[in-house]
Amino acid sequence: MYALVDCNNFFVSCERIFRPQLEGKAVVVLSNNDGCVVSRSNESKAMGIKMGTPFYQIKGYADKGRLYACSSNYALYGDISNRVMSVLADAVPKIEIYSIDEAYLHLDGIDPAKVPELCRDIVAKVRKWVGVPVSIGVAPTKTLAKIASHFAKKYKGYRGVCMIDSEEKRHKALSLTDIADVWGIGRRNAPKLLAMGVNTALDFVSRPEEWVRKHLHLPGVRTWEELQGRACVDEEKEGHRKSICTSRSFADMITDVRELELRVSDFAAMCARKLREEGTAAGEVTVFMYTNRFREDLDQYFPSATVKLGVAANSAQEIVGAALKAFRTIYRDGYKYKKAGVIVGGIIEADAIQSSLFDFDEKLRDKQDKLSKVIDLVNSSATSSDASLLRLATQRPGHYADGIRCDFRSGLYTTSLDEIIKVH
DNA sequence: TCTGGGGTCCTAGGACCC
DNA sequence: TCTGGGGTCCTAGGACCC
Repeated sequence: MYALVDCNNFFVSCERIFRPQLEGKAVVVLSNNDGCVVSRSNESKAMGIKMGTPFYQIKGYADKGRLYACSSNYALYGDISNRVMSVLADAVPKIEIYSIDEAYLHLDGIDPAKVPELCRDIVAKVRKWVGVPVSIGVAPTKTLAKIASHFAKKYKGYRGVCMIDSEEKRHKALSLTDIADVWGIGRRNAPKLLAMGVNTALDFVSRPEEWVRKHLHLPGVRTWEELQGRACVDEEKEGHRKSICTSRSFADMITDVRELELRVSDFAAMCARKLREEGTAAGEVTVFMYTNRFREDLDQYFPSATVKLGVAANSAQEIVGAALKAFRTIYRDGYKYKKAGVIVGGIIEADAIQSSLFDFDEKLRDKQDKLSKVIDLVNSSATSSDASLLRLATQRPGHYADGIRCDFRSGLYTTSLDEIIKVH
C-alpha cells in the first residue's frame, strides 16, 4: 500500500503560518511577476477563482479587501517543504518525495489495521509541528492513492485520511471520480474521452485495454492498470536531473540587446550554480526567448539555439560563454522580448567528465573550477539564495530578482537572518 | 497596462547503417 | 511500368505532472 501525503493549498498555507490573520480569509499566491494565481485557499476557490487566472482579472476583489494576494516566496516554501518531509521521513521507513508539497509513504511491513491511526497521527504532527494542513490518501497504487487523497481533502468526515482498501471502496471511488480528475488524464485527453462517452474513472476502466492503447497509448494503459489496483507507475528514479532550466518573464518588455544579454548571462550563471550544487556538469546549453504572445498587435518571434560544449562544464564562465554564443545566433533587433531562459542538458556527474582529444585548455579549466568554488563560497554567505555578491562582468549588477514584479511579497521568515530577528 | 516556472516520458518520423 | 527489408539512433513535438 501507498499513502500519498498532500499539503492542502500549500503556498497559501505557508503564508498563513507567519500571518495567522489570513486564516479563514480568501487568499491567493501569485506566480513570478505577480502574473497568475498558483495557489488558492478554500475561500478563494469558493469565490470561483480558478488556478492560473491572471491576477489583473481578479485585482478588483483585492482592491475591495475581499481577497488577499501574496507574491510567491519560493525560498519560504522550499524551507517549509523540507520541514514537512522530515516529519514524514521520521514516521515511516521509506518516503518518495514527489513534488514540493507531496510525498508517497511506502507502507510495506506495516500492519494494515494500524495504518489509519498512523496516518491520523501524521496529519496531527505536521499540523502542530510545522503548521501546515495535509490530507492523506491510502491505496494499493499511486493513482488510486491520489484519488483517495482527493476524497480526504473534499469531505470533512474523513478527518484528513481516506483509505481505498477493498473492491467495494475502489468501485465506489471510481464511480464518483470525473475522468478529468484522474492523475495521468490531462487537459488534452479529458475532452476527447468525454466525447467518446467516458465520463468517470469507472467508465474508463470498463473499456478494453486495446481501446485504451489505441486512443491514449502506453501512458494511458498504465493509468488504466493502476486504477484497477495493479501498480505500474515507476519508483522514483535515483540520480541527477537530465536538464536544468532557468527562465523568467520580464516585468516590462525588453528591446535593448545589451539588457537582454545581461539577463541571459544571469540565467546561465544560475544554471551553472545549480549544476555545481548537484555535483553535475552539462554538455550543451540552450537559449530561448519569447516575445509577448498575448500582444497580437506586435510581431512575434520564439527562437531557440543550442551550443554543444566540447567538454562537459559547470563553471559560470563556460556556461555563460556558451549561452552568449547561442544568444548571438538568434537575437534579432526590432522585437520586444517578454521572456527568456537557459536550459542546460546532456548532464553527467561532474567527476565523470571526459576531456576531449582536442581539449588543449585543461589547465585553464582547472583554474575556472577553482574560481567557481570561491564564487560559490562567497555567494553562499549571502542571506538570500538569489543574491550574487560575486558575478561575471556579463551578468547584471544588483539583485537577481530585480525587474521581476513582486508587490505583495512576504518576509523571508525562515531564510533571512534579518527577518528571523524581526519575527522573534 | 496586466497572462509563471520547472520538470519527465513517449512517439513518430527522419537519417543513417548493412 | 517496375525502385527491398530490416535495424538503430536521434530529435522534435506533444502529452503529462507539480
